[in-house]
Amino acid sequence: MTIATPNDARAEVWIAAAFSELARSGAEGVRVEVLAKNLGVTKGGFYRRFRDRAALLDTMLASWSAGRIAAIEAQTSLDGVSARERLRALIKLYSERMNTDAMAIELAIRQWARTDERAASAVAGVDAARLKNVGQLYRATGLAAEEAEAQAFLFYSFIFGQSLLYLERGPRRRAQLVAKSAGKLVEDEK
Amino acid sequence: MTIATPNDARAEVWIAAAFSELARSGAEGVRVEVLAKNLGVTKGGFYRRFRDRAALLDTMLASWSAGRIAAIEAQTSLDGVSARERLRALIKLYSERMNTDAMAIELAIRQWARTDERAASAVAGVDAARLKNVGQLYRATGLAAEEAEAQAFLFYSFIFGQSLLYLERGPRRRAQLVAKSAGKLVEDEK
DNA sequence: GGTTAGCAATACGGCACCGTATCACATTGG
DNA sequence: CCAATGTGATACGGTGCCGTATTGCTAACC
Repeated sequence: MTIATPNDARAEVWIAAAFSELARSGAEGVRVEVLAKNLGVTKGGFYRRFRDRAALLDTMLASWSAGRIAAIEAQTSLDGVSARERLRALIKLYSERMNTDAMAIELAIRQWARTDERAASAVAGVDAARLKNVGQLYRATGLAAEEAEAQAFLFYSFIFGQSLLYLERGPRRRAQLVAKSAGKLVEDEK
Repeated sequence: MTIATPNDARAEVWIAAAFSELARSGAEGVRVEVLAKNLGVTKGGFYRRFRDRAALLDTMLASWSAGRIAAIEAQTSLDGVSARERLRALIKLYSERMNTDAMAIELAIRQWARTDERAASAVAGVDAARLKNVGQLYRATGLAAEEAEAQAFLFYSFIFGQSLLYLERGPRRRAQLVAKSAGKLVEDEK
């Protein structure tokens, strides 16, 4: 078992470096020699753990996909908290930490998916899980199935779209607008 | 005037090729030798019209920015048509032709803007113009200033976010969901 | 303590791309 | 008809990257 065992500890640091680079400069930017330089090593060790660059990218996709699906399941479980609170918390989570690696990775992968079939299907899987779960949250607020699905679609469109807009008046203004939008996306209980 | 006169006819074909490549593979992908190959020429002529690759990218940014601002002004002018109709038409325009070059370019530039200051400020300029204009449309439907701005923000978040979601059940489903969302974003007149 | 296996560094060939310099050809104005 | 000018092709050196092969070190095992 010399190769293709990405779940060993040493491979993890390459993967972590790769995600960091993905966030910074997109899928194109994750180059093995760049990662090596960032890690302060040479690329010698890389080809011991990964067959090639494509194998690293595959691993990243699988890891991201599994992680995001697990996360959304956890974030939408209704243990005591109301569905509306969950929804509001989700918006806050995605929008406030938007300059964080997580959102940058999200956007980079979606851009990548436009030209890469494997990335596209990973994203499709994650999106399906998310739409399903927040759809259920909306159902729990009393919406009919069809209506809930549409709300979930609008919800996620807002989440990602919001992160694409470049506002001139800074993050302050953005926070205001997000808050007001959140109010429209999840109305108060009547 | 040998160089830096991008408004001659021959430079235009390079710019067109560049936008096409931008749509296909992002800003990273617009390489001068690739463009030359696509155009069936060698790169010889390129460096006659553009100082270097960066100059081409600058030109593209300026051209895109000016074009988008002019477009939004035209698309939101109220000559006879109602504001609500205008808004609905805009959603249709952006969402139905989403696989078109225009949206691909839009997304590529926004991704590019995450690491490039010039791109970021071009996008910010375009976004400001768009938010201003559709904000005015919402005001024309009777909303107060603050409310109208928030609606415009939600509107554009939806437009772009929607184009980022990967739905498994194909474009048919997408069209349904977009239509339903459009209904929420611009309510019928009471 | 010497052999062996694992591991990272180094070196290498190859490719795609950038930007420059040079060349060959055509058009055009004298 | 011929020079000057414009234009695309070719050739070149340089760089950053991929993936492989080789080397040298280190630690484990007999």
